[in-house]
Amino acid sequence: MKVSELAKAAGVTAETVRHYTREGLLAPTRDPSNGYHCFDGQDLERLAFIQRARTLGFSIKEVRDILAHADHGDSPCPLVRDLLAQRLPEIRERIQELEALAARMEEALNAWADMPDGIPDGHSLCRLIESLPAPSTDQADATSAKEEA
Amino acid sequence: MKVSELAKAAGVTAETVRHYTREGLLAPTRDPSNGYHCFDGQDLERLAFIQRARTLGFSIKEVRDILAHADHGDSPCPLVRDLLAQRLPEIRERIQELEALAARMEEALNAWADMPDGIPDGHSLCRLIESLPAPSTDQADATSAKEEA
DNA sequence: TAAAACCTTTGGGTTACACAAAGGTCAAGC
DNA sequence: GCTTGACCTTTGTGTAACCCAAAGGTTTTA
Repeated sequence: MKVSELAKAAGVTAETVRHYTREGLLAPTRDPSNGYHCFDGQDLERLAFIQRARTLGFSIKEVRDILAHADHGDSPCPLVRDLLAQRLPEIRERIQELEALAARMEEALNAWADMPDGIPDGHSLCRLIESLPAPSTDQADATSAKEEA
Repeated sequence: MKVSELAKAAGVTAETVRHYTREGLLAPTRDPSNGYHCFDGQDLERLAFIQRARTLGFSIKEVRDILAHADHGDSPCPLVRDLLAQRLPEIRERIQELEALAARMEEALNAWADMPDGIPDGHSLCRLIESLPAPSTDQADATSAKEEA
């Protein structure tokens, strides 16, 4: 199988297959005549395995470690179990953060229903945002300031 | 105020202040004698504003746009309201995804209670992971495969 | 006056790919 | 036989919001 054939069979993009290959999760042979990557059924199974692991929230690095254990003949199960047990509370915390964020957003939208648009006057940039509680200037408080897209 | 003075006053790192300056959210003057950045009380207010905006989930780019509106004399309020209304359902969706992830992780941990560690045998890498539902190979399904740390 | 503490800019690292460029390969039709 | 289009290769860039290190100038302090 060539890159896009494997990709199609697994339902991912060819770029993803190349990425996993670059990262060492897949180790295809080469067709000596043209330098193309060659994948077989085992690679397809391996890719399906990677996808399942990803749905459990494992990072590429973690999956690489898991595969390395297995390739080395060791059971990766204890590692997987540990990672999972460790990650679960982190995910829960993340959910709490996002719920708090959603609550703040909702509150803000509601509060705004009663507030007129303000023209910036050098003191006020946007009343809505300025009406929020002041971010703590406490060094020790870093629990609420992490966000992404 | 110098960089770390402003940083301390606002409860962020000096690196963050420099980052916002590089990104154009803050526009300090320069001390001609040594080239140091000089911030004043307005900059501190502005930084507090940025922090509040960040707690609402706005990206640096969005904050820059909001500030640009205000600096230009236009009310950023409608923009802020739109961004907020648009982002809220996205956050909700993200929460659902993470809850589904947490559920999968829990299910996996529970299922494992009844499963022995397997030694990789060339067919099975990790029974737990392989016992998961197969990731859909359907191109049109991209709803569950997005994750981060 | 020398070290400690802080400033500057530049550049690299983090995640999991997506995308573009430049150039070789291959199957199909004319 | 040749063009065309689809696919392959590697390399490098971009994404978000910083963190950290290096190299070198400045200011403060002991």
